[in-house]
Amino acid sequence: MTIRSALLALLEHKPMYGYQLRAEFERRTGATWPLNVGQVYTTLSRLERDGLVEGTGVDEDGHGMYVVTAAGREEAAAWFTTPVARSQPPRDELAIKLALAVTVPGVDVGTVIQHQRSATMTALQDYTRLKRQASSGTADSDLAWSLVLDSLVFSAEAEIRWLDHCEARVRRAAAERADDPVAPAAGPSAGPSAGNPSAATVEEVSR
Amino acid sequence: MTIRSALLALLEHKPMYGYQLRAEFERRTGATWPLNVGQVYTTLSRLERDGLVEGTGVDEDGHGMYVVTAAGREEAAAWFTTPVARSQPPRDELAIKLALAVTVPGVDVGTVIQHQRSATMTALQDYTRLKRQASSGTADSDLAWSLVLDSLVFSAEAEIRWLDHCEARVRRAAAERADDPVAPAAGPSAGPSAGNPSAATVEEVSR
DNA sequence: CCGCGCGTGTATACGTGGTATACATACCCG
DNA sequence: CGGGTATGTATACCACGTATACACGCGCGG
Repeated sequence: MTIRSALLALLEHKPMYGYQLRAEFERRTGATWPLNVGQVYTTLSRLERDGLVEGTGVDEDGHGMYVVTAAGREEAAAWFTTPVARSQPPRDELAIKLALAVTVPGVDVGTVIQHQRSATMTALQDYTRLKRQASSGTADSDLAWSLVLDSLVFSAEAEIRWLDHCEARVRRAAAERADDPVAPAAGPSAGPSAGNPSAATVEEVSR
Repeated sequence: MTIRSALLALLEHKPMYGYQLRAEFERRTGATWPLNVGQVYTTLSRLERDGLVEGTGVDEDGHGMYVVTAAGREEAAAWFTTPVARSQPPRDELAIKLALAVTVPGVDVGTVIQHQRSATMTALQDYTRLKRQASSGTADSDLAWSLVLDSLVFSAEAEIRWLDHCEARVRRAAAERADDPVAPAAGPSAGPSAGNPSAATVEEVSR
């Protein structure tokens, strides 16, 4: 319920109308997670249904304004103090992909890792490029957007470290299997510790 | 479309029925992202609708079996080779929360950070505890599940580093504002790296 | 023996997230 | 004056996630 809570928090600051909420959200987070306008309106009506905000007619310009209720203020405060649950983390597509890549035969894990690695590297470069032009002002929103950017950088770096780690472990697992006494050694398999460092295919890893 | 692709990849391995798919998915990823059974069936029908899998009646035990089609095999291969798009990363609830915390008045950012930090630390301890009992066998699925676990560890560590980084930057920003009549006074006074034991390698990250 | 819990297995409903799009107004500019 | 663009509201539609209904088989104790 990320969007829901975020809109609630923004409304706690001051009453707003739909379009304005979207603008404020994006101003604080950069264009990192573009928020679709439609979602704002549907979420607002759900918030009103649940008694967390209240639509107070239209203002002088004809905008449908919303104010947060007491219950809403309470829930917003709870959102800020309650840490996000790491016990059930959001699905990580990359982790799932690699987990399947090492278990499903016929997939070249090394290639998957390298493709992802270079993609993440370019993203990282984009972030650092953005950072130069983002750290100009001293406004709150600049600080927030800069922190969000840092978050992206940190997680991208972690992802690269993890990919390297995976490559090493996959290679090691392949090696263990190769000189496993009972291993059928289907073909010389070009020696996992041979020239190409990224040549660990599933044929070597699994089965 | 994570689930969709994952199921497709599993079916590429061998034909299966719904419940079995869920079991295979969880065996490879541990219980990290428990996959709801219902989702399997709805996803399977969507896959069939799109011509990527084909339901081949029931087997001798009455299970509704599914096989992947040529188009499905193609899409699965594409999924493995195409890196996950970092250009539009999934919404990060924590990053959003902090970005709003520093921009909405009346929120104690320090408290938010500390709560999250301790929550992430406990999660990290849980992971390392799990790791000991997970690295026993040598089967494919053990390697996969172990890699997934490593992914969680890496990202939790990154999160903690980021939180420390945020704390330092927020403190610095507050200090600048405090002794900032007009000109940026020289001394950062309190010193951002006061007593923090986990002093993140903030590198040349920002400012 | 029979009911009961439990694991296995399939299917559907419902709320939310996310995206596209329809629709309306205002304002600038050629 | 007519069209493009920015602002603003609203709705439709699909995908995801969870809960739940429903059915079957099997072991176990009263």
